[in-house]
Amino acid sequence: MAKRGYHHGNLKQTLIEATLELVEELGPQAFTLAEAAKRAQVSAAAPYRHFRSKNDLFVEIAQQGFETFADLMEYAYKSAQESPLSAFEATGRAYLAFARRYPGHYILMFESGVSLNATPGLAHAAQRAKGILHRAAEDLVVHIPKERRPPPSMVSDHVWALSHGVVELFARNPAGSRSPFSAEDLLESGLGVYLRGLGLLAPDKRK
Amino acid sequence: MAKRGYHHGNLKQTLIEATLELVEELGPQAFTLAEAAKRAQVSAAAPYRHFRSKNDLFVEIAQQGFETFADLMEYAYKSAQESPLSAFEATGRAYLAFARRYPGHYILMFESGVSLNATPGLAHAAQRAKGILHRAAEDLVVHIPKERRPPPSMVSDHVWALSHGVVELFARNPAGSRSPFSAEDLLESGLGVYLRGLGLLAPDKRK
DNA sequence: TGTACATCAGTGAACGCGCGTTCACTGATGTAC
DNA sequence: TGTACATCAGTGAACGCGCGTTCACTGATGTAC
Repeated sequence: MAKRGYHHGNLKQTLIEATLELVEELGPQAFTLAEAAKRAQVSAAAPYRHFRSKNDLFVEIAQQGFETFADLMEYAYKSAQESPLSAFEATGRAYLAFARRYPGHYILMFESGVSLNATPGLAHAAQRAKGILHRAAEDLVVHIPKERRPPPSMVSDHVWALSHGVVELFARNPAGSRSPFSAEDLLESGLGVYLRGLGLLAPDKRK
Repeated sequence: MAKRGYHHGNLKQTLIEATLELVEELGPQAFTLAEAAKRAQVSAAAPYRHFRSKNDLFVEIAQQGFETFADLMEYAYKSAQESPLSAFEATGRAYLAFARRYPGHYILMFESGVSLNATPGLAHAAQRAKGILHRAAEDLVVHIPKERRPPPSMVSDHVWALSHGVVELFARNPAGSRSPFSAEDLLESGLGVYLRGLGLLAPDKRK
């Protein structure tokens, strides 16, 4: 972090960080490029040396977010290979962990209006993330007797939906619709009930 | 629909409908009051005779949405009283049905950035809607043996989250992240697995 | 090591535009007598 | 039934503002010789 003169030296990354902060604070609609530039202590025109437009900036961060998202889920998936069940649970938990750790990214990915097909790179990254949960679901349903085995993509869609719903409704909203339970508890318990419903968890356990 | 002269006669309702259309077409961020006025064939200043601000308009529609939402869920809940299970399932289905039938309302309620505490009226309506699902969950969990009975509000939060996630991810997005399954199928099947996990549905059934 | 020059990454001012909102107004409607 | 008047629900023009973006520029850096 050299004291800068005319050249910033690291403006691109600084702008990305300022954008994440602002999006977290104000939401994606109230975000302005000018304010991000201001935070980076740079004129309003400077960002255009690094991003073609505001939307480009959003897309680039969203893609970066999906890459990290996928990495995180993949790591969780691979780290819990002692059983397909634990791998699947770990992957689900990684979903929420990502939303917690990278709220700005999450917002840009899912709540900013950026199309997931804006660029091939973004579409690919989003697809990769989804693919990991899908793979974990495939490993999992193999253990269900064939005659009552659901399609794996259905299982992964269920879990994706549950996770996303939990994040949207209970992991945000300082004052909003709160719940006596933390988002983590809700996802953990909801996932538990769901897995029991698939016959993959003992029907008792949680009181 | 009398051909109008100077006075419109029904402008307030017409504006609400134009707003819903526009929000469905363009999303809440791209919506402008001017465009809504234009669609109602009225000058840009006219809306201010009926709404104090654009935000007021959004809030009013969101509240109207929550009232309808609550009514719909309540009707579903009461119409399926032969068993708590069917009542609960019907309530969950009503969630998605609402999102389908009133997409503009749904968007303004959950995706427009309108605070659910913007006015007491809105907060109350939102609370009422949530209360109905909660009541259905209460009826339901009574049938679970005490020692493994989950808190009803946890159950209703799970279902709310699953429903919301399904709507956000699979009921919107013409080109976006699609799934081979319809939102209805996903919610139905997800809810089924979940209820089996609670021990309220036979562990077989769906192949 | 020094100089010339190309390139890069900033600046500052300005633009165009559109949006939310206000204001003085005016035409239509309703009510009192 | 007719007239006077208050009220209501529109109009049209304008405002202020902020935002995204562009443009001609300039200071700093890197490279060739």
